[in-house]
Amino acid sequence: MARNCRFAVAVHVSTVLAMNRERPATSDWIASSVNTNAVVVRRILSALSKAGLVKSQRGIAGGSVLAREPEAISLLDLHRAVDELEPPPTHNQTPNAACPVGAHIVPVLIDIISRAEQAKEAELAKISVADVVTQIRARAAVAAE
Amino acid sequence: MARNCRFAVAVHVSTVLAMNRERPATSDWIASSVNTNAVVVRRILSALSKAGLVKSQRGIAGGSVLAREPEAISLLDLHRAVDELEPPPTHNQTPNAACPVGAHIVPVLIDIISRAEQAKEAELAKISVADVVTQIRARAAVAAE
DNA sequence: GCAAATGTAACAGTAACAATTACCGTTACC
DNA sequence: GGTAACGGTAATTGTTACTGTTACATTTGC
Repeated sequence: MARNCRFAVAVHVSTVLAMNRERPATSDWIASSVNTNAVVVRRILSALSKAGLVKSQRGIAGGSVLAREPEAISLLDLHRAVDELEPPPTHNQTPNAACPVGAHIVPVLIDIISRAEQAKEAELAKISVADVVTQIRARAAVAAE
Repeated sequence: MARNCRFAVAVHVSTVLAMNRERPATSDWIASSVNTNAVVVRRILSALSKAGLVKSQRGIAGGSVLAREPEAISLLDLHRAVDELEPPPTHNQTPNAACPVGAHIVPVLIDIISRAEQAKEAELAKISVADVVTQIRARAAVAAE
């Protein structure tokens, strides 16, 4: 299966937009940086637009721009925008209720997995698109030496 | 696709083993609690066995038992045993190196995703199989009122 | 030997995903 | 008004990961 790279593409797209704020970027142009199809980029942009993170303009001379300052967009915002909330991955079949474990484990598991997922999200919330731009610029500067 | 429920099954299996330590549990019996096929359970048990978390015995009167005290098995142990370490989900195609973002974003993304994943694992490390047993027993006691 | 158990390979069915094609709606410019 | 350059989206395809299942070899105790 093609791996889920929506979050990675969302970060990439947002970073490109953050580093090119003087004019709207076209999906074709962004796609050439990501090295994928323009429709894939437009799907991501569509999700980001619905979340209010970018603004897109149709028509000639159209394109997309960030809707907020890069400092005000966290990677958690991006994650939530492109990976819709899915239920915690527990049993596919409901367990045997006649067994004490089967009868009660699902809510316990949901609680545990949710807590772990929140820890992950808290980490993503600490990082902004501006931080990513800073890191990219630092690496580019090192590479240019 | 059938969702990945290996971690959930691993927790379920380990909890059943922790609550029935007087005799080895057969995969058939565990499967009836999980409500799945015995082979699915044996696949999980095989992974747990390779990680040294359970011991299985072939032949008549065989079955599986925990290899350690339930207090000494964390959910992170289970997670690592059944969900082999996969690379962080970044781009499928390598991005365009001619673009500064494309040239440097992958290691930045890997760093970010790894850190977020570590936060999640740290949360799982806090919980032991014995804790799950305690929670199951508490819920069973409430349900019995 | 036989019965009961694990271990594992092989296969089918299913679902998720990226990538792609095609087409529609929108907008600026001539 | 026509046209070209855009975004938006539905539909399709190919691929992959996963569970669930069958089948069979292996092991073990009686």
